[in-house]
Amino acid sequence: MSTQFSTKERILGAAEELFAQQGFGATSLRQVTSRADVNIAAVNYHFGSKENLVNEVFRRRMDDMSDHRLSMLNDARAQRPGELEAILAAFVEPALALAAGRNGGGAFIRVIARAYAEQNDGLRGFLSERYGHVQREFARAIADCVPGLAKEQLYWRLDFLGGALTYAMADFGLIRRPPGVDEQTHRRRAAEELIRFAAAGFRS
Amino acid sequence: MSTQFSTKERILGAAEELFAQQGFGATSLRQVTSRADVNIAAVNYHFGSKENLVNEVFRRRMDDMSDHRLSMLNDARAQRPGELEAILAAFVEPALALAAGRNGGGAFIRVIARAYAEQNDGLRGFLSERYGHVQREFARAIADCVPGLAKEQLYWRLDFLGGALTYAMADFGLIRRPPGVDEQTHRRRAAEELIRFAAAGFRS
DNA sequence: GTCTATATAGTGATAGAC
DNA sequence: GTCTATCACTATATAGAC
Repeated sequence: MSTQFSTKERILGAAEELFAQQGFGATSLRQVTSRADVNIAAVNYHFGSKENLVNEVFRRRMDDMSDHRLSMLNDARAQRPGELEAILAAFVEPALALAAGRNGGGAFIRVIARAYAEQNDGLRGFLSERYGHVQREFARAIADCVPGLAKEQLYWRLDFLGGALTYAMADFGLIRRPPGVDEQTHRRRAAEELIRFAAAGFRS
Repeated sequence: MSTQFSTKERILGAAEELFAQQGFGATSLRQVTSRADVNIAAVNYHFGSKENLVNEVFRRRMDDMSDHRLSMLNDARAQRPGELEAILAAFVEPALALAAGRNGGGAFIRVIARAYAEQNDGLRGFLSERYGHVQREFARAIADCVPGLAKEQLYWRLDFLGGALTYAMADFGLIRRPPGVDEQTHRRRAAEELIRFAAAGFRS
C-alpha cells in the first residue's frame, strides 16, 4: 500500500478547496493543476472538461454522505421508532461528519452552499436528480413522527432545516468556534443545538 | 421627472442579475455592460474596478433592507412588547419584501447567499462590519422575549434563522411556488411558516 | 460622459512528442 | 500517463479622440 495520492485524486482535492474558496466560475484549471502540482493537460486527460471535474468533485463526497444518512435513518426507524430527534440526527450528523472531517471537508460544505446559489447551470439538477430520493425518505420518516402535519408545511420546514444546516455547517453565521474548543466538539454542539431547534419547529 | 435609468443605474441592475445567476467571479464586465446596453469602458469610469462594482451592488439594497428591519423592530418593541413573533417578523419580512420586489429582488437574495459562500474575499467582512449592529439589535430584542435563553444558544438559533431565511427566500429548497399562486402570496406564506417554525425553536 | 482601440494577461482545450 | 507548445478566446483595465 502507499500513502501517495494519484494525480487524479490530487486534482480532485485541489479543485474542491479552490471551488469552495472562489466558486466554480472564478477557479481556473491552471489554479487547480498548480495547487495539485500536476500538469495543466492532466485535467483534460483525466476528466475531459472542467464541467466534468465539477461534477466529480460533488459526486465523490455526496455519495458517501447520502449513504451515511440513509443508513442512520434506517437504524433510527428500527431502534427508536417514532422519535423525531433520531430522524433529525440522521439528517444532520452525516453533514457534520463531512464538515468536520479531514481532507477539506469544511471546504466541501461551502461547495454545497455554492451549488445551491449557482442556480443556473446543471449542477442543481444533477444534485436533485441524484439525491432527491434521500430527501423524500426523510420527508416520509418525519411525517410519520408528526402525524398532524400538512404536507406543504412539512416541505417548508424541511427547507428551513436544510438552510439552517447548510449555513451553520459552513460557519456562515455569528457563531465562531471558541479558541479552547476543538473542531469536532464544536460541530457536535452545532448538531445538538440544531436538532433541538428543528424538533421544536417541526412539532409546533 | 424621467422614467429613464442612468448608465450607472443600468450597470448596477445588470450586474445584480448576472452576479446572482453566475457569481461574481464568473460574471465578466463585458456581460454586464452588454446587458445594460452601455459601453465596456463605462463601468471603469463609474466604478473604478470590478471589485468596487460588487460592493456597490450590495450596499444599494442592503442599506434599504437594514433600515427596514430596524424600523420594524422599533415598531414591534413599542407596540407589541415581549412578543417574539413580532420581532421575528421584523427580521424576516424585509428580506421577503426585497425578494418579492421588482427589479431583480429575487436575484439579489441569491447574491446575498453567494456572498456568504464566498468566504475569502473582503465581502463577508464588509457585510459584517456594515450590518453587524442590526444583528446585535435583534439578538438583544429576542433575548428580552426569551429570558431563560443562554447567550450561546441564542446565537446558534440566530444562525439557524438566518440560514433558513436565506435558503427559503432564494427558492433553494423543495418548495416551489405553485402555478396558481402569485409571487407575493408565496413569499408571504414562506414568512408566516418561518416565523412559526423559528418561534417554536427559540422557545424550546 | 461616452466612445473606439488596444495593452497585457489569463482562459479552456488540444496536438503531438516522449 | 505526463509533458511542452500553442490555438482561439476572453478577461480587466486604460489611453485618448470626440
